[in-house]
Amino acid sequence: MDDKYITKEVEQKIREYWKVNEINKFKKDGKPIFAIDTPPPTVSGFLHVGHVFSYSQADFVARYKRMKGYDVFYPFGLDNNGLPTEILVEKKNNVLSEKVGREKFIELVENSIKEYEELYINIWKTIGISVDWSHLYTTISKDVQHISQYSFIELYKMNRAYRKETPTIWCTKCKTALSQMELKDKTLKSKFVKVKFADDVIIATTRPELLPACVIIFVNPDDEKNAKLVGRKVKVPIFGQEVEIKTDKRVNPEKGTGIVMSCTFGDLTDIEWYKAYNLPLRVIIDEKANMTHPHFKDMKVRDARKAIIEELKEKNLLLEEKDIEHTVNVHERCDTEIEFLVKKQWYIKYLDLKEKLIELGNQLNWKPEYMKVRYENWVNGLQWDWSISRQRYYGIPFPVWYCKKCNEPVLAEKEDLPVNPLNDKPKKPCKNCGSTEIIPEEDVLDTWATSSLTPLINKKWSLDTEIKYDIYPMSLRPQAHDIISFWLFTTIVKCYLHTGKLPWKDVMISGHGLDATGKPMHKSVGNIVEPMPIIEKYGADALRYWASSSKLGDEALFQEKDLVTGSRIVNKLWNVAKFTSKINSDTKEVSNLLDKWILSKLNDTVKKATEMFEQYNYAGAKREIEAFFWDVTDNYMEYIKHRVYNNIESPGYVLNKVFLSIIKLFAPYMPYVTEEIYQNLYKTQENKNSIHLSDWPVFEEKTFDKKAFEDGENISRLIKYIRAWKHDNKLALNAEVKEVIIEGEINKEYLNDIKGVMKINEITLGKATLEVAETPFKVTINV
RNA sequence: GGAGGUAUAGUCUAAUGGUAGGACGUCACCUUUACACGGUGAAGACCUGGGUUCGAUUCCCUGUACCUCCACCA
Repeated sequence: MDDKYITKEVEQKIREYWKVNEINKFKKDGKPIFAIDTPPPTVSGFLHVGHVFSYSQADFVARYKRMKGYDVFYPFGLDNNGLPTEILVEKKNNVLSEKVGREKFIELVENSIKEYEELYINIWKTIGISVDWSHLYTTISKDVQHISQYSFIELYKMNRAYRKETPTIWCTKCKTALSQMELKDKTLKSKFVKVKFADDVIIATTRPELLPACVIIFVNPDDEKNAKLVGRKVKVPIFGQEVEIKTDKRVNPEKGTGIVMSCTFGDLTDIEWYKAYNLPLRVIIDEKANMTHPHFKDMKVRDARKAIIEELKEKNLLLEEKDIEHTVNVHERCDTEIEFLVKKQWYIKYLDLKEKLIELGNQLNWKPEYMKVRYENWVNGLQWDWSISRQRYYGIPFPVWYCKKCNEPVLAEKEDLPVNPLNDKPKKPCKNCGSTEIIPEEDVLDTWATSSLTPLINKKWSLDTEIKYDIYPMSLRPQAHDIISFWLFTTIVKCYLHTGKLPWKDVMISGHGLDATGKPMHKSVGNIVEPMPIIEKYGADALRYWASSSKLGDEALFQEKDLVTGSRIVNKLWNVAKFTSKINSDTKEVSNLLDKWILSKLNDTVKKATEMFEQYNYAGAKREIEAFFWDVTDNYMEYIKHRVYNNIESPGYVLNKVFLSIIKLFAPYMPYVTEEIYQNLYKTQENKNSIHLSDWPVFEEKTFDKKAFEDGENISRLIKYIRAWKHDNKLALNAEVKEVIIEGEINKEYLNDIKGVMKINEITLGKATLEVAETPFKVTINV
């Protein structure tokens, strides 16, 4: 064995070995299948160690299950069907998607992000994620387009997908409809003005430019001071339309004057009111944030606001003008304030399924369990059906045209998928009126409408190549907690609608890897830690070690010192391997009590670690394994040295057995160093190609000796006590001691070991003075 | 505003109804034939207030701080 373990060289070599020997291949060999629904990372141009954090955690489980004898189906996806990728490609090629056209742009994406995909895949491979790369998908690929469109057609046929003209959250910069999920808060400076509608009807608003769209006025039903207004009609200043004053509990009587005007549409509440009271629609803003009302000819929304404030002032209708900072919803990508427009949109109907969805959530095995509440809160809070139309150029198109004559949707035939309605034509005329004149749907599907299908994408559902093996429902969905309400939820919805089943048995919810100060890593914040330089310096095993130290669901701060700990263990493992390899291990008989002690302790560790791993508690398992490992190196190995050097009762067999188990237990976390040691020391005897295909250690009744386990702990404490005594008395650890007197019941078989380990000339049993804590012993030491 | 989570040494963390284990850092000692990316030892911590209890860091309540998700933001 080499004297030094050079991380970089070994890891590269091992990686190549795994590839050639197809260690991670889904074998379809009849063993029970463990299928993992890996999250497809968004291709946005960069990855950070936070990504490594959560993917490593899933890989610990994958590797554990493989060693437990499962045929692990571990596919991978890349999400390139979304705004981040679109922006990346636009920047890189200096084009705009809408100028290029959909089909061409998709092609451009597929071509120009190859290098990023390779970069990504290279990082995952370097980290040692044990994915079977022959099952790679990308979400904009033809196959996935096929699956996604197929899903839409199915949903349409079961009356789950419907099209309706409704108010939509709209980004006037990106010129697309958004879902609530794509919004974030932003604090902006604005004017809060009080406008006089009548002497006793004063309305405070931040959006006076919406006065022409005012359709109704509300006060709170419990608001006594404004109760007298209810039922009255007032004229809107300047614009003159008459509106009624009604009550609604959504009004906060404490805010402003307690009187609210509802305009179609200023905010989400306006939309709720519009729906609840069937209000008239007055659209005065267009898709590009231009005012369409003649009063504000050619003005942008912001300019109109200034103009109307001036006009109200002139006409003495403005009672108060206050500068405020308030939070508004903006599009998370471009920071533009959103508006509400009325558009025809496709929806998926699911409000009627709430109860069923809760029930499905209960059937799912949540790790950690408390994450389930977030799902339940989300489902209980659902108010609208799922809007799946996006007015973007880039994305998976709806497989739909509309009949020019009767407006009836004309769906694509399944055998023609995927289709692009902008270029393709339906094979059949309109079912309703027989016309062949059609208008293509221009919208694309929301990316969640596609990524919610990953379990079915993995199965290649609806394709000729559909996997016939039993991988659905899948065994495990690993994902982070921030997207429980999107990805996890939408996947349950869609997979339930398509298959009538939950998509997986277990979910494992990870936290985030944060920067050293506890902030999420963002390119814009500039706190990204890239994985490759870290791996270069400390090795992939050390980085994975960091990911293993925080328990499932918890966030972890990234601090470089944590990698020092990991690389120390790697180094230690290597050195133990060197020591172990030199010791004669011919004798298979175990007679020494300290040998029995360490074997029993190993059994105990195996039992605990396995139980924890079964519960996805990789962090707890690692702690057990690590504690045992350090006990072996700091103590057991010191205890046996005198036997090794003097060639008595060789502990080689036991040490090898213990060490082989240790590297197996560590293998899911640190796959490289454990593999390298395995190849050097144990491959031949075990006759397995890789440690990752070897068997996970099991608890052995026959080598577990409870008495030796407990006695050994006491002897170990006794030795450590003498060690500390030597230190306190300024003696070297290998200094000779004339005599040690031990008081307390002790098996004489231990005496030779104690003498040998501590270089004691004579041990006598009898009255002693120094109490050894947590043991039945007292000792007296004479130098 | 609602829901959930977290609060332990300088830092990161673990366990526990009887005052707490580990890692990094710090200090002291040791050049002991696997390892100075080493060994041995030392110093150093349970957010506030209340309750249950013989006894709470641990259980319950309250407050505070931080994090996450959701809602609101006229």
